[in-house]
Amino acid sequence: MDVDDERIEPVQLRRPAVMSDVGRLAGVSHQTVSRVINGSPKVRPETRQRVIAAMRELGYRPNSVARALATGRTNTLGVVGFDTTLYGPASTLFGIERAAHEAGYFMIVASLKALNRSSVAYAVERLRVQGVDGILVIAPHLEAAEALGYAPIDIPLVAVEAGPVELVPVVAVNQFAGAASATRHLLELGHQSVWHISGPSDWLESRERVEGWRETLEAAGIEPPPLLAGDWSARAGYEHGRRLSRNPSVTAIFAANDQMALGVLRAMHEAGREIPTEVSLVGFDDVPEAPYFTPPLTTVRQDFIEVGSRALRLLIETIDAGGQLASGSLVEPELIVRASTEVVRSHVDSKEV
Amino acid sequence: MDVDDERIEPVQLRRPAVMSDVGRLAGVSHQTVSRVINGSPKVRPETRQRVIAAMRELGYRPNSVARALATGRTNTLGVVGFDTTLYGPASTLFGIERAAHEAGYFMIVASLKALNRSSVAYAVERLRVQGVDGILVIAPHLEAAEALGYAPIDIPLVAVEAGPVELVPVVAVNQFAGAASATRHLLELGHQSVWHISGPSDWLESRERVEGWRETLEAAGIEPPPLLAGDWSARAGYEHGRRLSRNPSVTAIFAANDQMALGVLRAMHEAGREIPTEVSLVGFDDVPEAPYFTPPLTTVRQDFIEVGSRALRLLIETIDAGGQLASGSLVEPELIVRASTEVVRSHVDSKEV
DNA sequence: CGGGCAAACGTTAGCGCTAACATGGCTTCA
DNA sequence: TGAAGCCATGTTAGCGCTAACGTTTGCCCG
Repeated sequence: MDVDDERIEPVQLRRPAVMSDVGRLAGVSHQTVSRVINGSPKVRPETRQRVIAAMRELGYRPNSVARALATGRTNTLGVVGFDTTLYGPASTLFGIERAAHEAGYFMIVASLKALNRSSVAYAVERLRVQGVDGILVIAPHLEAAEALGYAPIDIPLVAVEAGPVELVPVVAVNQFAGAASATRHLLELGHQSVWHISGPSDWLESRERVEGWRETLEAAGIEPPPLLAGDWSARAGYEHGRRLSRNPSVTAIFAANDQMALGVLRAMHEAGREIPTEVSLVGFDDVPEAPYFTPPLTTVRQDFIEVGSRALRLLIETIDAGGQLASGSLVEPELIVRASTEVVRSHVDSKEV
Repeated sequence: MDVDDERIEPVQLRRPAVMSDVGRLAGVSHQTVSRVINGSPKVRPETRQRVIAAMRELGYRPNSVARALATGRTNTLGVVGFDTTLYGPASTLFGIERAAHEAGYFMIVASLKALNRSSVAYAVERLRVQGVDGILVIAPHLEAAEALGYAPIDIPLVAVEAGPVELVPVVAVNQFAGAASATRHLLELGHQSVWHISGPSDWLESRERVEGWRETLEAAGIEPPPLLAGDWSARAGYEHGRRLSRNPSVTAIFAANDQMALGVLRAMHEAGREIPTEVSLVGFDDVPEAPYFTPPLTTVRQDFIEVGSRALRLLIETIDAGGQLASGSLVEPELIVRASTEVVRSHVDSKEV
């Protein structure tokens, strides 16, 4: 039992190799190994080579948990999201992950069961305890956004798609502008008025789209028709669409998302009212299928990927700066004109057909 | 400088409270605090109460990084996924997160940039280094699935939606059965043959759907028509649909997903061929919008949430058992009959219209 | 030629927790 | 009444890493 401690010959140790194993094999201290890993310039090139060779030989992998304990940083970000099955949130999440990876961070996802204050607070707390370096909250809901006002201030936090919230920087799409451009587009085609099927009233996106629609009509001196409240689902679009199809004065509809627009499309088709010749329709989101609706849907494109990556960059800046400072930003949407909108025909014309 | 170390009066310390702070305030050792946190029965109720009160007073949060270093477990799972923007993967991810949360785990997502062997290997390695306790790979792609054969065997790993792979347990939807039931449904409606628009040939799901379709036709003594290769996109469905619309012998089409079915729908509508009276159409997936297509789409529902949660449970069993042992399972899909399929009319009948 | 000063490394002391063992006080029962 | 034994706790030693400081070279220059 003389050199029991020095049996370094079996290259493959039982347990995974740690830093000191590498150091021993390379004939240096574990600290030098650490320096090599962290790219310190204070290592002679030949030493560096020896260490790298030893790491390779032992199949060494740095233990990031130990590193996190020593440095106090986990290189991990938390994302709080609601229904990540929907196209919008899913794309945003995707954009975040891409950007996080590029920035050297990992992304932990925490889905919400419900959109209320305590649920958001719980998710944020959960992520905090897990040790994330920062948190991104995708909070399109009114109450969820409010919860951020009470969020802990000792961890960097950026909100995505939340309305203007105090104390927390927000990255979002300019919903108002999107809705306004959709409405303006319909008015420019000669429609006397534009009906709007909205999302749920407690969603911020929904509210701002309503405002964009309403103010655009009012600016044109048009009294907005009654608001039709939906819930983002194709079903809601279908139900409202059926009712609208019986109203011959309706010639232009702006649905607050593409799913509801799809429902309208079907209702109109069933009622024998042709789109776009009799009724023009605009959606919102520009889901990948929108060009293949019957007819292809005019809609407002939101660049979710951009929103996600911009929010992530903002969060990382906040982390690097060691606290809150950055202010949010707005991503501009883009009207995509397809075949579901058309210059309005006079009442007489459409009767002739 | 007598009691410099004992100034425990300021309840809010500068730095976050740690276990020994709690212990000091409660008059116990840090280890007893640890016992309380971990629910050890060997703590007197009154002591437990004191400790809990102290934790609350100090706003103590356990440091999970330190715990992970000491225990060797992070309570974190890694998920490797490809295009998580699509409905299927997004739903699977959602199901995984839900189940992970319930089981007390966090979910780290690593998206793939490309579907090839090295990309999968890289993502798995990345997650391993980050210290996850297990990995879930959503690998619907042939090469990606093959990469799992070379995956590290020293970390629990379960594949989702991968074809039969050796060495790795797989949870997937029974694609073959789904395609077979779709095809059988069309045959039972009296169609002489069924055309199939498939997904990309290097996707496992796509291959199995093709097999289900082909074998069902052959079992019925029908020579399968030429396979139409698509790429999951509505565009591909549209292109093939246009071609099929010019072929009057086509009365039944099975599209490998709902997006492509949507494209077919549009192509047929443009060509003036009515669905379902002239052509019956079946999709695959049952996306939420499928009931609101024009007409509502008959399709094969996949329970992605179930796939995700089942895969997760399997992974956790594997972790708890300390290694590979479990075998995978198949989730059965369900044919949802809607208005896009109809009993075939004789050639004469359809000419009469 | 010796003192000073970097460069290149080694040593030590934590990060905050858990696991394993040690200890003291109290019960239990021959 | 004392030895055995158990309950509730304390003590100690890591987990694998980094930060901070200490030490050894070698070289330059007055």
